[in-house]
Amino acid sequence: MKKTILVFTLLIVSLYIIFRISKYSLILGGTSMEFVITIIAIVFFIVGIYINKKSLHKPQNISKDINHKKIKALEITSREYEVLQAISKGLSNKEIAEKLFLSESTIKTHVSNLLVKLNAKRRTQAVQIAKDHKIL
Amino acid sequence: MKKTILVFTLLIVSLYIIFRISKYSLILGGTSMEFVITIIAIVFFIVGIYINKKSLHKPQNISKDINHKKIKALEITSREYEVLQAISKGLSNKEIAEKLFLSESTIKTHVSNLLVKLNAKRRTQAVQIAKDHKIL
DNA sequence: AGATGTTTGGTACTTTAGTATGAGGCCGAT
DNA sequence: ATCGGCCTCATACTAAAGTACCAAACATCT
Repeated sequence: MKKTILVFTLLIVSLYIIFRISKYSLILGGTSMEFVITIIAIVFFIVGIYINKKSLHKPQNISKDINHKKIKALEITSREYEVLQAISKGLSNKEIAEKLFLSESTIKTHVSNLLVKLNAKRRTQAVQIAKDHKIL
Repeated sequence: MKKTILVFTLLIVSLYIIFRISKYSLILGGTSMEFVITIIAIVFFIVGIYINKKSLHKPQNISKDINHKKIKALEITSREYEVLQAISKGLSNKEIAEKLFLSESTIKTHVSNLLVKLNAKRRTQAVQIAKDHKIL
């Protein structure tokens, strides 16, 4: 947001500068009109591309923002979320247990709770639902 | 590619038109210089945004092209691929069987073959590996 | 201190998933 | 027509996954 304001401020300022330059060059006579126009065209062309790149990169980042709210809304605890991430990586309960230094029983408990909270019947479905909610 | 050429052609033509208009208005006297410059700025600003949007939309489509080659490289048959897609949607073997009008035994065979071809130990891992290969 | 919620773990059980093996039918290439 | 690859299905297993229920340890908030 702050960057957008900054960019537009620069745009206005540059417009003002161009006005001055163009008038100055006209008064001094002869400095080609085409040159000034071409410069303006190129500058704003580049600025247009730059602005657009920023706005189109956002969607990729937004997905990282949405999740936290949903996770809380679904009442998924931090430990459960860790397990969910491990599941999405294709790990078995035993592997998850080893990774988190827990017993397989604990993982099963977490998985069971996850399935209820995500309204899923299987871990594969849980992953799919989680991705739909953009929490993965 | 053809569109890009067309757009740039239009750009060059519009630049030429602007040259004419600016000179014409200056000869006729007084028509404000600032107005012409602002128009130029806006036009090229918009064109810049348009061009960039086209080029940034491509990456989303590329991912759809990669898969077919990989699927063949991994020797995954069409039926197996159907099963793989169903797995990624979180369906159980029984559900997949009903969806494809097959017996659960057949699905199990397909899944087993898939796991070997994808070098996975579990269906969840298969999904993950498949997405890494961008065949899902 | 007591209530609450998270994390951890266990037992016992049912249900899926996955493996191994065999086999019949189908289709395209040789 | 025979061969190979694919699809189909079955049986008999073993191994995971998942459910239900319980319970202790812990932190936090009141």
